[in-house]
Amino acid sequence: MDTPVAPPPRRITIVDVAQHAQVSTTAVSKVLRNAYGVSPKMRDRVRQAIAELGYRPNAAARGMRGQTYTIGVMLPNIRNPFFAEILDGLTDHLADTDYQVLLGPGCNGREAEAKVTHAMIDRSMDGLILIAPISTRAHLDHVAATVPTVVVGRHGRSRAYDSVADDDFAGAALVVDHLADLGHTRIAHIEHHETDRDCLAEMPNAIRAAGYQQAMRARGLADEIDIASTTYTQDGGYLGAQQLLARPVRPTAIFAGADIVAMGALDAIAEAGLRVPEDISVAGYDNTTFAAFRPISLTSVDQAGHQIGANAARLLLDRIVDRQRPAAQVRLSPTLVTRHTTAPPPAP
Amino acid sequence: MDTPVAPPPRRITIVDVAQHAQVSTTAVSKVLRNAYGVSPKMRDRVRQAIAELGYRPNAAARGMRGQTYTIGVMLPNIRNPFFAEILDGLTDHLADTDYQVLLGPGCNGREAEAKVTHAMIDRSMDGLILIAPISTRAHLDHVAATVPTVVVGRHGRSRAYDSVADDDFAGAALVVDHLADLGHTRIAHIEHHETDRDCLAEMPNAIRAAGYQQAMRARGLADEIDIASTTYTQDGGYLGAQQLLARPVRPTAIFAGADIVAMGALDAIAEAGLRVPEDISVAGYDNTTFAAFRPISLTSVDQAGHQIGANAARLLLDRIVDRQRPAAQVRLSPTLVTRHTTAPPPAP
DNA sequence: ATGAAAGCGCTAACAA
DNA sequence: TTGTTAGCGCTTTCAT
Repeated sequence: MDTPVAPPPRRITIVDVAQHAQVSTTAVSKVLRNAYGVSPKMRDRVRQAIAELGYRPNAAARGMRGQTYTIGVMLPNIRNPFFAEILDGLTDHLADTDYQVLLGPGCNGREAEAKVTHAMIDRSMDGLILIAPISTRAHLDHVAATVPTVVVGRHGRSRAYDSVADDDFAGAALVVDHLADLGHTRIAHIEHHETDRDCLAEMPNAIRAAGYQQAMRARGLADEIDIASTTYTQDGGYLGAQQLLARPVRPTAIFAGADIVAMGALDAIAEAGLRVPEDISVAGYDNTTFAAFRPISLTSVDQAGHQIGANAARLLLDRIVDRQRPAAQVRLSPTLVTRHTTAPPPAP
Repeated sequence: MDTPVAPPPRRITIVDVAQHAQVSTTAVSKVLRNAYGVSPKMRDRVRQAIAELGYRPNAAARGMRGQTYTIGVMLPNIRNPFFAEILDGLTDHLADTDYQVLLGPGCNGREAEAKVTHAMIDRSMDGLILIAPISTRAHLDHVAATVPTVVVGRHGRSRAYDSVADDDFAGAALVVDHLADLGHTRIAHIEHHETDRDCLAEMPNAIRAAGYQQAMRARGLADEIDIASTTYTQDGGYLGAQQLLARPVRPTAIFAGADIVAMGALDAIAEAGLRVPEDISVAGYDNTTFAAFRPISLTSVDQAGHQIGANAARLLLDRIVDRQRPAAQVRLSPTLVTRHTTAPPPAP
């Protein structure tokens, strides 16, 4: 015989606080928002009443008229450790503010992205940070027209939203130059095949592939350009490497478009009985924890995810204050982290 | 000269829908909630008006009186890939419902957990799923008294909330038995040191350590029990393994309390110039993607994260419907996944 | 089965 | 500086 669960006690409201402090609800509201027009004496009284009663404002109710003090972050794939870096940068920057971050979980595909962005808008969030979205420009512009928005990890400028991204073009060149400097000429690339022409020019994967080709040309290696088109997944890396290893003349180095892709490639290479880096070099992109893990020790491009996140947070707070401010684009420079998966090519 | 950004158009409300469909707002509300008391004819008219106008309900406003159709998930550490499994199970189960999942990000420490849980309550979420919380029982009970709650990955029964967890005691025994069957006797364990006596008996890490000791005794290896107390992090694994390797007589097998700990241990072992599994065996817990990655190929305990998540979602939906239902505890059985980091001990 | 009307807790325009 | 009051968009009695 269970005792029935007690119903939750009625929540303390602004009215309770006002009564307790012997002031009007307006006064309490003003104190809550640090708004103009309360005497210090009154402010203290209200603060004390809030503390004594353990009052916390109801965000839903606030949202009906003003802000909800909530920022929504759309994360495409919770498994990619690089996104965790961005998130850290974000939350660190937002920690001292009144804003609460809530994440929209794993959305793969445009419908899922639309569902999450709509869900956030429907919940009256004050601002949105979209990480590596694959939605159409039209959808992004629509979202940004409705709520302050920052887009992370996607190139292309909009006047509706701010954006923060890594210079993927330069990042790809860092890898190619590193490998070429080591003496490699047959440098292949595994890319995420962009099916959608709408955002072809905006996606990091496409830009990395373009940067790879441009850098190869700049090094006089135009004839050696060799791309396996798969996806930015571990499987994609596995399959891509298999394709490349099956070439009549094998590449001596593989530039994987993302660390997770490099993981799959390493797998395929080991399976083929080849050694890294003695027989073949491998480089990734993102400098994830995975890459840094010593038994793997993957050469990779570091995107400074923490800074990306911090910048996105800053831009968003700015825009919440002034929605008319012209849109800004922040491009962060990547750096190469050389580890043990890249070395000079084997003697012929 | 930027054209000024157009102000977002006024949102469609239930009033617009009612006018468009020539019915009352009450009728629209009922249709939205599939409530009793609308004729099929009226329902269709309303549905059509909703579609034509592209109406989406304002969740904040709904929350003022009824539900917000939002479920909050508190995730302690976004980097642990095991949590992603749970999340998948959750979202899959919730995909067909009207509920939207929002994640409270990385909270380490009790204050952070309290902040996130409060934030979710303040936003009138309909239910909470707390994954591996480290809060006090008192706080958990308080939360659960306020809003339907399911606690995941923590033992101990409450009548206020439902819980789902893996049988960590049995899981630890799986590892010990596996290693003992291979011929190991000097089987050491790296645990997450539980500083807090309040939830000592409830935390998976403590239960795994207890299970390890019990299983060792059951195998007649009581004298060989050897525990390094660190934390469930990669660093913790690194340090723990260093401690164990420095013993006068080295263990021949290490049972790391979590895959991430095993990663750090592998690192330390490699650094010490030892081979896995020839010189020393290593097993983890969680069966993360990391463990499955072939170049690592870590023997680990699989917790069926997907099922954990699905069960949690089911229990929560149940409880939202009936808050008086007695609390349920679900214990899922773990399985051992044998890979290449465990083998018979070296000949003496 | 249908709709009018009263709030939910808060903010913001307005009066005092 | 202070308080009064009218909503925000929705749900929910309660008449009809």
